[in-house]
Amino acid sequence: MNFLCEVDLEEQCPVCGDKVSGYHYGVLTCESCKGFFKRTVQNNKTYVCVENQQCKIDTSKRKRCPFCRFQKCLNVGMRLEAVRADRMRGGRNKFGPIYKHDRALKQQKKALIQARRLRIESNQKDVTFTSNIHSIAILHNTKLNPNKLLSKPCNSPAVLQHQITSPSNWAMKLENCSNAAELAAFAEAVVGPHHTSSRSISTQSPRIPQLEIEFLQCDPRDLQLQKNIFSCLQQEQACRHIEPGTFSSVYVMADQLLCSIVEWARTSIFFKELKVSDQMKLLHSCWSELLVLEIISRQVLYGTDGGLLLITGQQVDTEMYLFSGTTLSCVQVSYTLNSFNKSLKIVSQIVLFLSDVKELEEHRFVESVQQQVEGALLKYTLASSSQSCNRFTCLQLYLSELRSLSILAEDYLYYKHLSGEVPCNNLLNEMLHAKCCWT
DNA sequence: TCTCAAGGCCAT
DNA sequence: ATGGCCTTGAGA
Repeated sequence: MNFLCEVDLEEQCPVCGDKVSGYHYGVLTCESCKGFFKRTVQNNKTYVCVENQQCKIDTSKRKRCPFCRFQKCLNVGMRLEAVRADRMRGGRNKFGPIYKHDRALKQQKKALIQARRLRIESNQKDVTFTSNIHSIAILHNTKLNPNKLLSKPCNSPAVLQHQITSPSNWAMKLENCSNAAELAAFAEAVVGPHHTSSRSISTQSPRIPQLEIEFLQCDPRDLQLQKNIFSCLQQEQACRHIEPGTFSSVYVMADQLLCSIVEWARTSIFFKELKVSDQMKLLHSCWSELLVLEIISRQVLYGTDGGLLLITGQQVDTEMYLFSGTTLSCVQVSYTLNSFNKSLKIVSQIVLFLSDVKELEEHRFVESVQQQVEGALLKYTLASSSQSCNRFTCLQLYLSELRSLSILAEDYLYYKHLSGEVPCNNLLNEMLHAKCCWT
């Protein structure tokens, strides 16, 4: 295999498209945009656009309009506060965990592409190989067309079986999955059957209703998140040999869910305006609530009696060990939150900003956001229901319930973290480690 | 000790 | 003013 052929894998600067030289001020950028951003901020420069403030910025045109270039720097997420006022050199900044995880995700993507190359090279060998691993039974029972998962059509059960169960094929299939249904079927091969309460893999396991699949398909971010989860699970299974359906695989899902929550927060209105130190404080304070809320949201939208539907399309029975005793309460709370399903993103904003965090640098701003977000939710409930005041009060009561649930979940995860039963190098561990340092 | 994201320098 | 390369230094 040619490992030298890395050019197409190189990241492009999101500002001008030049070659990336590393993380600069919060984003992977090229050396010239790094320098440009630094000079602009350090020297407090102001620019004017002579066009309509929509100049195209690329390597050849980046010098033409510094105004639009700087706007683009800000738009892609470069941080003003990462330019040091005291001009101190060296050292590390406070973006640490976010950079680290972002890098890990990019590494996974690279690994996927390399695995795909490997797969292409050994293509002929693979299709003639036969084995008797159990997942074939699941795929034969599925209403979904398993051929959709594959790089090319194939009718032989033995060949199909190998293509589904061979780790060397996972990356390729994952790359080829273009909708939730394909991912859901792939999930069963990688993670195990969707009724994970049963340790043995059932040949009669019930399918996910088509309507739920359609719902899951609605949000492209869900699809990307599912891909990330399967990619991580694949890596964990290859490197650490974790078993499908174990706590470790659930932990990987929770970690990826947490990453998507952090990503949502980083780009969400108000929160993105905060200094990174304040963002970190708020996230450290409420990440577990947001995680539980995310799981509940999914339950509200797609769940069925007696179980939690995970983003992978798997259903976890309430007696399952997901978050120990918290799961049952999750289901109960989810039904109560049912009437708020469309306002759950506003609820997330409340959770994010109502955290009881002391010593925020921009506490006044956060207080004003708290009022605005609560106001928005009240307006929403007023517009959507005649008994909105009751619902609003009700929701606030359940937020405290959510807090209790998240504390239980966090304690359980922390216990697992301390006992070393969880995968390493992930954001969830960082959060739990921070808890360990702060308490 | 090593890493890597800061700031600095200087030819263009 | 730009951008490639160098130096620095906290944290892993």
